[in-house]
Amino acid sequence: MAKNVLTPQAEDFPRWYQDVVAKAELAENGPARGTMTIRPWGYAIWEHVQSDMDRRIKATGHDNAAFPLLIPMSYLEREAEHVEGFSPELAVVTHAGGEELAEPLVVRPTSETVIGDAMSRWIQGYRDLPLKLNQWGNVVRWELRPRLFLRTTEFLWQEGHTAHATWRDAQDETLQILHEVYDATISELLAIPTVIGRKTERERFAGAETTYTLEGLMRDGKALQMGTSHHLGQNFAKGFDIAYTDADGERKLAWTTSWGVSARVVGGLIMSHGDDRGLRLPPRCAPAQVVVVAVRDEVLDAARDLSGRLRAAGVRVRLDERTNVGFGRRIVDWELKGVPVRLELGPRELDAGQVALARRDGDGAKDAVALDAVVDRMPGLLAEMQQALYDQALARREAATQDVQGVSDIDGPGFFRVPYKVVGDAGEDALNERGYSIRCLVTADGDVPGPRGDDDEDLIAYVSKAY
RNA sequence: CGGGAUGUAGCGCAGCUUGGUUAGCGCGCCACGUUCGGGACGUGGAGGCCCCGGGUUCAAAUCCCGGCAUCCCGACCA
Repeated sequence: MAKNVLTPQAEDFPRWYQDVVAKAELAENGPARGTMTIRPWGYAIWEHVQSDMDRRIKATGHDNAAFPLLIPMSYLEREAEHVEGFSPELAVVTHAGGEELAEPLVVRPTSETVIGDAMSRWIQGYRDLPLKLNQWGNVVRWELRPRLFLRTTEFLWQEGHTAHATWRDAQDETLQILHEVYDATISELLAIPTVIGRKTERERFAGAETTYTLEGLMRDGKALQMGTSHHLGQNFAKGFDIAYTDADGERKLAWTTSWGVSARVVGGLIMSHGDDRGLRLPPRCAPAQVVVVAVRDEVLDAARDLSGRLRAAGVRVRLDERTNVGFGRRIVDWELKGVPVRLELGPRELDAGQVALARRDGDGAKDAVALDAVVDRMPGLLAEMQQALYDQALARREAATQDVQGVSDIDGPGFFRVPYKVVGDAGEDALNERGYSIRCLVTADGDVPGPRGDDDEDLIAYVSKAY
């Protein structure tokens, strides 16, 4: 039996995370504190998230655009709560071109302000609404305690910004993104089940009227916010004069939304599925879905033929021809990197007209599969594994979720569902003191609640520790 | 921003207490050979402003002073 390649999860989960990020060659620290270099294997995962989400963003009627990285400081100040919320984590450019700037420039921590400014010019009449934009980019928020993927000073993300004629339209947009874009990608591509709900007042985005969130539960029983969607009310419309003339000739303020998902979800992917052998990637987001390991030189031609046939069948496949490297080393490498299916082809298999197949979602046992059947079987197998990883994650979350009646019952890892009315503001303080927080609020039926209102009495709070 | 620690080869570290040969070890890298079915082994080799600056000394990785950087622990965030 192989010795541990990684620190076991049960021994030290954060250490396991660091180990797997390094050894699976996902990312490393950049030279400046809090920065991250994303390596090809990690970036390929993010690219799958990007392309899946981008497709859904466009399918729901949004257009991509690109806005500036540098924003005049005065823009942020136009929305009081916004600037107050972000000021502690702003990076500000005060000098450029060898001189002190007349007005400092902020490196965007998010783009509500520049985009609001553009919207105010692009929107004139009600026919210009809704205006639904999205941008893929990077933002900077000065972080004191960075962690690769999970919390870095500069991070990659997507931010959507929309403007609507009515409160209702903006609300529908906010919720549509949550379900049709974010949850769809996170559950179907990343195979991570989420709890979708409303943030409490103290967790609300600076400048938003209402903030919604998708929360995943990691293998160590801590929650990770996987994405957010905000109803901004008319807060930014006021600050940036995003107004339109309606059908009656009356001038009205628009209602705006914003929503974002970052490369943090890659961290969520690692911590949702990974085990003591390394990453376990759902096939849909795996940089390689199948690796063909040529055991010895004699079988190289056959291995090339097999990988060629898989590729022709639309499978993302890698061929490992490194016969100069020890067999065990190569196997461990691919397990670390989380490739869903490993096909080992050696003289023994070739003679029998077979290939040894190992699934990364299983116990490491290998099946002998006929060489002429393996390609046909692969799409079905990959789909099955995609579902299996989701089912495992969901079962784990359900086992780690319990209903309790009071704050005093909350102790240990996992989600605690507690009636919101018995927590209250004081209860939330007490929880925060102990490292717990209300991740989100849901209705008694588990649905996403509307904005703050009378029915808050009946909401359920999901409480846990969080990243 | 408060407390603790660390900067020596690509990575991980020893050496420093008590200055003194040519600064070592493991992993990785390169070459050759033997191996190769769950992290192989041998032989040889390459690779160092010992964080930076100053000081003490015949002599500094080692002692002193001053910087800088990073990591860990306590208040925010996708």
